[in-house]
Amino acid sequence: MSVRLGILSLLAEAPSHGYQLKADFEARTGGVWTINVGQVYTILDRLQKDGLAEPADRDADGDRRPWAITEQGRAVVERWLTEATVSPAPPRDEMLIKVLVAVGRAPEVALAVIDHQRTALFRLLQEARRATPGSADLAERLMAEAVRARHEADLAWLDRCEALVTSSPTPPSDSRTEDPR
Amino acid sequence: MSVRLGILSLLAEAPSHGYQLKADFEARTGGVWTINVGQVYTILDRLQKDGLAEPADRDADGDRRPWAITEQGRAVVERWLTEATVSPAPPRDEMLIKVLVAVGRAPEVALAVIDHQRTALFRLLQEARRATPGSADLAERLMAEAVRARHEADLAWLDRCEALVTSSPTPPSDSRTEDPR
DNA sequence: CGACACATGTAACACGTTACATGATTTG
DNA sequence: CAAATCATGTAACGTGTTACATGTGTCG
Repeated sequence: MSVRLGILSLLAEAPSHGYQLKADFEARTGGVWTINVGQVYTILDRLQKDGLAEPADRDADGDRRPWAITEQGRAVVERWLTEATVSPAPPRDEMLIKVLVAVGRAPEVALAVIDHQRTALFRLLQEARRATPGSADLAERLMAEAVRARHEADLAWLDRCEALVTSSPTPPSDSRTEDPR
Repeated sequence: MSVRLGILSLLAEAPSHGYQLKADFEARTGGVWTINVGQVYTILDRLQKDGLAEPADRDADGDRRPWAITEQGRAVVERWLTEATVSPAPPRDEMLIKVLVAVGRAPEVALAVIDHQRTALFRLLQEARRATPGSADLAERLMAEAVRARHEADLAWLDRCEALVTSSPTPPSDSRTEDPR
């Protein structure tokens, strides 16, 4: 859904065509979130089907196929940008799932998983800090900072997990914790 | 993918059946990430197809259909828990996409979007802090803290966005508005 | 010429969501 | 008895991924 709305939002700025929209989308996200070109064409078809975009006049173009946003589409973008993205349940996250599932096991397992995760995350964070020498364009910098901020938050959370798992009243072998075999 | 592995990981602890696995998965994630039961049955079928799970002996059960993990499945879980989840590109996030796309527009637009987002996030954070009175089980607490940590990180990032957008050399009407060709 | 960027599309597949259908058991 | 919970499944749909097919233009 987010890619679709991102594309539509770009169309709200100016008419464009598939290949260009892909490039623009990736530029806006600092080159971090690439998309398959094919998907853009699919999205454009669906946007048309939903009355949010339509083929635009192809002035003096080559083999490009320009698209424009419709009034309805403009309204959708307007709403999207105005209303904040806040779900009660945050998007599912693989790392959280992994750690939380592991925490349900024996403490040693949980602690090992937490430690692996933390080590890897820490390495990532170091790389992230080393990169972005203040250079680059706005999008790249913002994306880099977002990633950094999340990594730091996740690291702090992992520490917290470790603390709680270690100090918890050790629910040792209840119900289905002990694995047979 | 994460749900599938979460389910498989639960199966690695003990044989179980669809309905139970759904409940366990949700319990592990503090009740925050619910899944449709139907999906669990689909996942189980696919796991069997891939040789990671298999129907288990139905000892003295009613109409329940127990599943067990296979050796191969156990290896997969082992790998999943051991290798950290660290992708160079973090999962696509709607809020980030929205803000980054908006930042490509005129500063007023970007600032408005940032502000809406921040207000909403702040409210969420307050609720999150008010909840979890230290009570509840481990999973619930950890999940609540993860959510809180992410919200705080996102809020800090939004401030950073605002600062950079405000202080940036105002690329006022360029970007992709012109570029004919 | 050959490689690469530009440009558009299709097909197959995986994952997730919502909704629906069906039935047994438990409990107020 | 009626309602809720337990339990299993299917169908339709939306979104995203990978891979493939095809063709033009440019540049070394």
